[in-house]
Amino acid sequence: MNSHELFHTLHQLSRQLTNSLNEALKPLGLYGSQWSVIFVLQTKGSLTQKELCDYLFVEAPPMTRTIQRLVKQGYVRQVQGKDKREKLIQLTDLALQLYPEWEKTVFETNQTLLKHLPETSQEELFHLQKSWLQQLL
Amino acid sequence: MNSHELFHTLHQLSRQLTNSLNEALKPLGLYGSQWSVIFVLQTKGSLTQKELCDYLFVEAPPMTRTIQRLVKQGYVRQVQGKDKREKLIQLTDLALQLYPEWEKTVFETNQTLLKHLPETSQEELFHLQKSWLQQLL
DNA sequence: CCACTATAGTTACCTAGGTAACTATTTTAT
DNA sequence: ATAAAATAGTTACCTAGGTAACTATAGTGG
Repeated sequence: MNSHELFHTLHQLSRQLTNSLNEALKPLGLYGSQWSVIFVLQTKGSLTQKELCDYLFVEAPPMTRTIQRLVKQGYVRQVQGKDKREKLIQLTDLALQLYPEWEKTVFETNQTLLKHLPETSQEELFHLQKSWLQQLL
Repeated sequence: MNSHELFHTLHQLSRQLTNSLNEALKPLGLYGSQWSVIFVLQTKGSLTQKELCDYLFVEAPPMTRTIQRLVKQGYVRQVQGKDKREKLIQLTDLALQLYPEWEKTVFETNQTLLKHLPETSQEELFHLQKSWLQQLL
């Protein structure tokens, strides 16, 4: 193996998975980046945009864009914090109501994508990726 | 582990690696997508745009864009094929002359990124990614 | 207190990659 | 032989994510 192949394969894999997720979310009117924000908000509760950026390792400008789309769709609210620079982002009742269906769709898509990868391989892959990523950050 | 984490980690990893590569290529005036095309052309020789797309699993429109930038920089030539719909893409002498430096930069960047990941882990990771990817395609 | 610096978020603009719609050729079927 | 279908590439436009430059607020040192 040479390093080119390793990087190339990882890149391909990431793209294929992203495309599959977006395809699955399309009928729900959501994009992958929106889902990632919704998922974090649902599991961690209200967060500021900065906290969302830090958690998802995304720069502020794309986060602004994603959140503005979510606001427009009525899935998220921006509330000014005590620190007036901050905006607290929280899911709306509409989003909480639709969440179970979204979660189900994403989960089933993930399961389909993982179908032919044995569970031990999934664990191994996750472990390797995570330790590599942590070394890079 | 849940599937969300696996997908999330892979996505992050892919982004970090892409960003590092782009940063390393910046002083050379190249982008990652351009490098991937140059690398394929150098190892496989002249290819049509379609063949490049198939090999890199990229759709035709982004390939057109990347190639047009490479043409503008003088690193690549488009030659009409016997089938007049096709365009054969080939590296110019300028590109062949600069290639060793580009290759060295990319290789060293890759090595730095892989520095703390043991070689057995690299092999394992590559194997897992490749078999998963092949199941998906 | 006030000037300076740091931080949160936005805007503008860049590359990467996707789909849809189009043009120009080539192949196929009648 | 020609009409219809398939294919290669381009154009326009979408999301994802990056940097640089900006605004507005919050802290800090003199």
